[in-house]
Amino acid sequence: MPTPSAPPSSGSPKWRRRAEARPAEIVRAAYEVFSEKGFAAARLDDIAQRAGVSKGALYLYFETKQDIFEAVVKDAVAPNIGAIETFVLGFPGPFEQLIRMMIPRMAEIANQSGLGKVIKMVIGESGNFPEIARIWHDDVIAKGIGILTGVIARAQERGEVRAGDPRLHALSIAAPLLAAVIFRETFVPVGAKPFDIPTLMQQHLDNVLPGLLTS
Amino acid sequence: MPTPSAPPSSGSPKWRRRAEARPAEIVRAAYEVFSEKGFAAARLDDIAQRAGVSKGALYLYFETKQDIFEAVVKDAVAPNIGAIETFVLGFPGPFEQLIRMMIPRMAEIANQSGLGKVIKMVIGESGNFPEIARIWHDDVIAKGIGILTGVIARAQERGEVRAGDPRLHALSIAAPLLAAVIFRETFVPVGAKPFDIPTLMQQHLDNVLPGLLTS
Amino acid sequence: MPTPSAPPSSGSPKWRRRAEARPAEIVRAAYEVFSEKGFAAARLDDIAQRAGVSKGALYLYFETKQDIFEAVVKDAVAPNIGAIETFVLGFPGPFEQLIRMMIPRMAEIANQSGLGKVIKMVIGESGNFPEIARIWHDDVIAKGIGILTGVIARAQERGEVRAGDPRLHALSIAAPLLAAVIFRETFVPVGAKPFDIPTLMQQHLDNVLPGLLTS
Amino acid sequence: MPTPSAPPSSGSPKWRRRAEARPAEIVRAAYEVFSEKGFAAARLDDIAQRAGVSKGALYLYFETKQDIFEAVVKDAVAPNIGAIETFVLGFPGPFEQLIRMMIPRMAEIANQSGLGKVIKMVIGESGNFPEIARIWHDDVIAKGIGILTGVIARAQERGEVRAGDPRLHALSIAAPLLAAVIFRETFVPVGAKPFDIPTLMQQHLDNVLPGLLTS
DNA sequence: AATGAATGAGCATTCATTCAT
DNA sequence: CATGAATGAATGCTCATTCAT
Repeated sequence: MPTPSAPPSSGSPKWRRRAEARPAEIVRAAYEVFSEKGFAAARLDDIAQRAGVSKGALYLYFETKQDIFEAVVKDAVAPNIGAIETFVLGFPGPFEQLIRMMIPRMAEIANQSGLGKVIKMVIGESGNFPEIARIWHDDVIAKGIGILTGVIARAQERGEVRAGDPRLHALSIAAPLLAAVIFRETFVPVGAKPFDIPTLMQQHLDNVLPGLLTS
Repeated sequence: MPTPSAPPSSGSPKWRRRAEARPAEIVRAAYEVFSEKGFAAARLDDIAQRAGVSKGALYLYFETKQDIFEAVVKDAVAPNIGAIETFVLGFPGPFEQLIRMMIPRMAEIANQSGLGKVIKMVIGESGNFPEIARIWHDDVIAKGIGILTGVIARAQERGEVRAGDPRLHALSIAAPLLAAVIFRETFVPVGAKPFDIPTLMQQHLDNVLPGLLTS
Repeated sequence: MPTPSAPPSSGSPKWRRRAEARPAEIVRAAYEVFSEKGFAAARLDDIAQRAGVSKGALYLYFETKQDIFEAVVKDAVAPNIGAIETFVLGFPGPFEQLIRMMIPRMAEIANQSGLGKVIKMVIGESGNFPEIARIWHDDVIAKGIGILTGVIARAQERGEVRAGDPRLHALSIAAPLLAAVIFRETFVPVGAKPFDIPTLMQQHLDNVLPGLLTS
Repeated sequence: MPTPSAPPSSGSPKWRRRAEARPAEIVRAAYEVFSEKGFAAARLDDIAQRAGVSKGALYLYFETKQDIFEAVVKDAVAPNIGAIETFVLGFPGPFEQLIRMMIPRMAEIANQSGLGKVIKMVIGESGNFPEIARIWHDDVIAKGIGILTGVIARAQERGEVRAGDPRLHALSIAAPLLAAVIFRETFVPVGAKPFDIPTLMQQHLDNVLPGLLTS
């Protein structure tokens, strides 16, 4: 689901062939191929063909195969983490209410099939592209866990949540979501029975919250 | 931590140098290289060198690169799932006691760094090797979840655990373990703060059991 | 130093911007790039950029890369050989006087840095472009040697120069000039101490003429 | 005429296929192709084919195309410069006698067709491979000129040779040899009438020595 | 006339696989 | 069994040339 950063977009919208659409199409095609094959096994020929351009055209917009890969992975970073953060920070109600609104929202985001495939790529290629793993960690994973951790820590201060490392609490709450997404990308395509993510998270919250809340 | 399947073990046990150790060494070396680079980016040269044999020697024991990869991944399958199963089936006590003994045991297994790296490989290469993903699902993931699900279902029948899809309950319990392992393999090497898995699971069980248990 | 052959000069001399200057600029730019990189390693992109035109514009004036190369090399052919020839033919004085005026003139021409670079190109690409080597031989090298040879032969007839193959005598006289030019283009840029060509030729004439002249 | 430096030559001379002959064959084939086409236009396919090996085999002995090129050019450096130097240093007789023995020897070396072709390559590629030009300058050109310059300077000290920059005198003596070699490699293949180098140098010495010698 | 996006053939380089020794 | 030299198909990348605008 990567939305490519803007190309060197010029002004006149009918004169140049379609230059400013190309990078987006390439990144989309590359996203498909990379998420199917991984970085090394992906062939530039395939990406070009799927993007409907020649192999040489790729090099009008990207310097190397790795650049294309990075564009794919980075374009999937941004999307809605910021939205969640502002939502959380402005939320006035009690912890339970916040969590019960926040988790479905995160589930929704994770459900956009794009993110799951990109995460799979990041995991699989983290050995070869540590820089990408770092970016994903810093901008997505750590940030997401951090938001949740902050929410929990503040709730603990207010006495709403029991003691315990808030970062571990955060994973305790969110892990089924991550696990289900990876499961969907990895094993469902080979016949595994999928998890219904909203139901899963609903039931999970009903499990954890009694233990977490002080009441 | 793959333990290689038996070599073409011949009869006379003192005649050839140490032939029946070779496949094990190769698989171990291959495990290291594959888990660092992934399948496509791994070079047979590296595997041979790390195994201390010539490149040609690999073909005395395996037909193709893919065969080596499959040996690595399959050898990591077997280890202790069976042990857990028999342990679980013979366990006489109540659900909470079983879970509090079982989860640390699973955590231990997962902690053997081998499994985590293999899971990472399975995830990353699932697109290129669906058969491997299927094997891992059937023999490890589904089996593990299945054991847990069975335990939960039986506890529900005995009235020890509240209603709800037992498979979802299973993931609710086990997911932090999976998430932490993947996190360790993917993000800790690029600087992320690791999760202490035993503590994590301890705290998680304290969170989740109050909601799950009926009493 | 190439002066481009006439462009497709149209009639109306104020209507198009400056079209008839373009080929000259292109050839000049191409001359620079070719003499730095050689034919194969020269990139049309570079030539276009240095000429201040688009890559496509090159094809308005030349059919192929090879055409541009040939234009560069041929444009450097013409320059002053003819002038020398007429000067020589009309010269009334004795051989020594003629040579002592003629050699500095040739040195001057050779000193125009252009010729040296082109000769280097001709030498380097003679295997790939025999036609160009032939043209340069016929129009420059052989002609130059031929003029000198004629001068010597006539001087021999008049008894001013000792016996011996006049063509070998010609090379005996002129070779240091050629060697110094090639040396300058090839080795001076990598740190070699240059030869001062006028001094060299002065000293060289003082060496050879005593042996050549009869008196 | 490049003689490749010794390969990683092992001891047992019948066991390994023919490993220690290969680099020499490759360098010889590469020498032919490079001297015909220049560096950029030479195709590794051609070199491999002419060497009777596969393209991949080239990379068993050389890292890159450039490495092969450098091997070709460097292998042609060594040959007999050293021999001349020791000959010169130990020569007891007068300058004229030394020169009349030394020049034919240099002509002979230059006549080994190898050197001429390599010089052509060095000239043509000096822009792209300054390092190679530098090596050739330092190890061949400058050394050769240097030996001659030394000889002349010493003769001047002994009063055998007239005043004048000995380095210019050196070029005055040797240039026709260089010019003739380049001429042979560049223009003779396209139909130019060759110079007979021994005769040329004989006649040239007869021209130049009267002016150089004092008596 | 002029542009520059697009093409596609061409080439250096890599690497799984084979096989003579 | 074991080696490692040799192969050749595969692929990333380049660049002369074309052509819609």
